[in-house]
Amino acid sequence: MNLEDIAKEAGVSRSTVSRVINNDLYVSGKTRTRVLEIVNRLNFTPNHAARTLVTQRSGIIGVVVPHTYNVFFGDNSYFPMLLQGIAEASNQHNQSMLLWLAQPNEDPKHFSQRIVRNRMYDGLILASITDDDPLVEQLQSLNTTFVMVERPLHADSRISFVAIDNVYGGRIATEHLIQCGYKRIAHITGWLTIGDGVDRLEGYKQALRGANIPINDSLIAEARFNFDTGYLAMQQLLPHQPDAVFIASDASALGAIEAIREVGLRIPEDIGIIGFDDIDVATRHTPQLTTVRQPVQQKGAAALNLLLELIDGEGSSPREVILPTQLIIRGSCSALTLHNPQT
Amino acid sequence: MNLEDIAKEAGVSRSTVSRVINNDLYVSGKTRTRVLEIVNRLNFTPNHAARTLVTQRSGIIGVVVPHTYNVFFGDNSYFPMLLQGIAEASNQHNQSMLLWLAQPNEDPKHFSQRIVRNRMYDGLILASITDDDPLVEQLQSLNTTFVMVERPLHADSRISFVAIDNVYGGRIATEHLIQCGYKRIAHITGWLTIGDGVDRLEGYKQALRGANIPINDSLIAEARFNFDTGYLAMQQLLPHQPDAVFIASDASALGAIEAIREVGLRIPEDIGIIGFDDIDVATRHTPQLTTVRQPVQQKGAAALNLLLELIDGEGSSPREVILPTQLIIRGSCSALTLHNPQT
DNA sequence: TATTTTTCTGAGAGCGCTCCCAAGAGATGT
DNA sequence: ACATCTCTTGGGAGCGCTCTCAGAAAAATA
Repeated sequence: MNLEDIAKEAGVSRSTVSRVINNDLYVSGKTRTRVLEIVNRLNFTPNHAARTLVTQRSGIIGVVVPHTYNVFFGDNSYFPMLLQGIAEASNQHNQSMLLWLAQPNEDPKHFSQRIVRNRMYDGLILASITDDDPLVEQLQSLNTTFVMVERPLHADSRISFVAIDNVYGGRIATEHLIQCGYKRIAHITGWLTIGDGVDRLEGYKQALRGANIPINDSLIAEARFNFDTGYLAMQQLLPHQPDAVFIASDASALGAIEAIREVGLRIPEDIGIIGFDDIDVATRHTPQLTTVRQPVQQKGAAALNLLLELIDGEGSSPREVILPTQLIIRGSCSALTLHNPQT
Repeated sequence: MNLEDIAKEAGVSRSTVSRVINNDLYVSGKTRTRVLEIVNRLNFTPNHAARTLVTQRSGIIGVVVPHTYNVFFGDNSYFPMLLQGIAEASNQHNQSMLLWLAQPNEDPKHFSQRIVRNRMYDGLILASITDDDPLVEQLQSLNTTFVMVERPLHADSRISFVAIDNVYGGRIATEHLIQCGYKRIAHITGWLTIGDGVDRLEGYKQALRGANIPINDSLIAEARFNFDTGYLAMQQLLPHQPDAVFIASDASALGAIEAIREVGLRIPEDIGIIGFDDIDVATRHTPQLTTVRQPVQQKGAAALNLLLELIDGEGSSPREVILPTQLIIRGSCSALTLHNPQT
């Protein structure tokens, strides 16, 4: 069933049916209702491929998730929430969402080839892509429209992105620990090839400097936003006897908590913990996790909106969208107890 | 850049370039290599819309996830894993994956309209769709090819699906509890509008009957595969003093464990627990969760493969694929202790 | 060499849509 | 009455590809 069939049925031309469907002005009231009636009765939907072919717009946006193994599974609900945010916005704008998940151990070159070859999208959203990923460069050379979720590490002014103020988030988290009276404040980082990780570390350092506390490298351990690396990082920190830890993601925080429990220390009495993200599980632990909340769904939605703006307004210059974070105080660190009574 | 451009460059016709690209026989060796060289050099990719228009195949398969709020977020990694499985298989078959996530509180009719209207897919995979969802009927009346992940509740022999043997899974779980010596074995169900939930309950009942244990309705509480409902269901069960619970999903099991801890009972000494799914977090609790493992990723891959078969072989009849489950014994139930010493 | 078979290539139609252009139908003004 | 404007409609071209058909070239057979 195509435009021609509807046209025949309504006794008008193909062009007129097309006008009705696309809400063109200049269709008389009665033709419009007559055509519309037939379209609805026959349940007609215009052929997507044909329309795409002539308009050069597919209404498809692609979402690229490069490190599924680390971040998509298990302990981390960040990506599902991001997807939900993107899905909601694309629904509002009548866009469809094409999803690429990297395969475990897939070569980044191969992965980016798959995406670049596809070309059925009008634009792409790149989620948490590492700095050395070949995809970004390829997309730029092909003039493909894309936005990143997270700040690109090598500040490239041509790249549009949406992010949160990670430096600020890291700072308020650490400052809160300082205000609580903790003295030996450690940090478990995020993935340091991603802006989020680098910036939260920077925030941690700024807070310490602001309070004239020397930065102690043995109190900084690297992780990668997930449970296992958080667990290992905490084991690495424990011999240096921190009395508090700011951890760059809740998932890692859960891993760290596990490590702390195993050596029999109490939270928050012996060690205070602040996470980052405010994922669901954060409230399910006893004590509940104090954390920095970031608006993940809004981040997804903002990314989509930004992308559509770029697609529509051809010449528009690159843009940055920064969303706010918020400290959520729960039970995993505490000002009530006086820590380390003897200075 | 299109076929014609490549053709001009290579001094051949559009048709010949098309043949080369589609790996047609009947192209001489030298023309083939010459064309291929140019295609690669210019980085040419054929226009997807044009190709779709004539072949009537888009190479897009749609994945429908109707209850995101309950199952996609937070405590449940089932869907991310399913997606990963589908993504892997579609990658192998050069298919793209279009994703629909229902919006929180979205009317099912509206949701199914969105999907039905879209039509840019060759077929659909429906994940955990409830029985009363209007989508199934609409798709059937439109002759859209689709497969379900999970057994459809109202056995409709026209529907193809991939599932696991949930009855068997529920039975072996319950039988294990019986063998461990537990006497008052309760069950927290899954969502009972989904085949998985109904069948696991049936497996539980079969095991009890097989052991001549009367089925006690006050030892059965309903949940919906997630943490919160598991928690509530357990609170409902506790007054009836079960000494073991088979729970239809690990996510619910974690909720149940929380409820058990709150009243100060020990696992597995006071209450034995068996979950279902074997999600990542199952190993992160102390004690680790004994559970029934289901091959979620393979399920996704199987669904995609089945779907492609149906799309290709027009006349082929509906098919069912059943994947195996496996009891994973860990620490949350135990045969070592003798439970309820006095019969 | 003549004839059949096989391999290779190009031309043309058509997939279903949008968009431009031209022209008819009314309405309005001179 | 005619010219001029706006509203409304239809026709044609073309988006970039595939696929069938027919014919040319090469290879195999008689």
